[in-house]
Amino acid sequence: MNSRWQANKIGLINFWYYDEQEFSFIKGRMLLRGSNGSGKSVTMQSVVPLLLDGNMSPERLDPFGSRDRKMSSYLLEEDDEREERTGYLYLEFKRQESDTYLTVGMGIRARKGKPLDKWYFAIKDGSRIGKDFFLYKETSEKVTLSKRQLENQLKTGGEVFDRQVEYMEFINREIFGFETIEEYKEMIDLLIQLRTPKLSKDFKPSVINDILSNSLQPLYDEDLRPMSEAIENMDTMTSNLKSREEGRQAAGKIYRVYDKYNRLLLFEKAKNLDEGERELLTIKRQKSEAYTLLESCKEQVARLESEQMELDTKKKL
DNA sequence: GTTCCCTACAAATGGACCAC
DNA sequence: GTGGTCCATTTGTAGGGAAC
Repeated sequence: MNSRWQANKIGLINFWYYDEQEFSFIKGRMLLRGSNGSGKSVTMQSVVPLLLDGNMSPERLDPFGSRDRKMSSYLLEEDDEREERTGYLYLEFKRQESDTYLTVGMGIRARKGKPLDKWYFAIKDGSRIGKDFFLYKETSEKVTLSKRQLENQLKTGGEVFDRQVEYMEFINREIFGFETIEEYKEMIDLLIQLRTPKLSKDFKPSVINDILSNSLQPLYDEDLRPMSEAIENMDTMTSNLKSREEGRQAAGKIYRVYDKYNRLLLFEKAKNLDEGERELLTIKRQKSEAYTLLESCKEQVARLESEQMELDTKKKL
């Protein structure tokens, strides 16, 4: 059985202030340290959810949930001299107990005055970005791959998605395995809620209630029915168990009385048996003595008959 | 506090255009 | 003719503000 996937590293190419940067996870975890405003939240808290579902909505990109900053502004600033810029974000997963890798990510092309162009990809053959797969061509300078170049580069070793929903479904299917895409979205929403900076500032039960209400799946009657039926079954089982316990205790009392009675009967029968055996021994002994006496009498009778015959013979003479 | 409306943006779709 | 690119339009979503 395959072990679980863990985030192994995250990469940014030509994105925001980064030309090419990788951040490694250790056993699926990463610690970022830096002063306020140094970009920790933007780098990780915004990029990680983005890579999990590909949703580039401005409120999703801002750790504070505002819509002040669009995805395009992470590639081209307002006063940027460049006319266009193509960047890549990727997230590499690794199985816990083997060197099996899966990388997902997205390419983003921003052009001045034009809508954002984006595409999504997955590397399924185990190739690793930065080791045996590269998202740029290196001539005199590093030039990031266009969508077409990426498709040609991936060939059969991966997949390129045009639609965000296809990318999200792929990650859910390959990495998380939620039964429905809605459940996967709810998990992402919960992640977004929990990533909120300074969450602990107003850490009140009402705030927690709001967060959970907004992020967790609502329960409908159909969801609750099996649970209520299970509770009813538990009540019935408890009642049955109680009555059976009472029956067991009553049977125990009867058993103890009968056991005492049976022991008494057994004692008397054993006593009778013992006396009978003694009497039998006495009778056997008396019988033996009688046989001995009988044999003695028979010998005496035989001897007297012999003497009588001798006397009868002498008398005739 | 709730509801409604407006605005902004992303996603999706389809048509026009162009190169091969 | 086919495939790729660009662009316009529609739809959906979420935030913000006004009215109640």
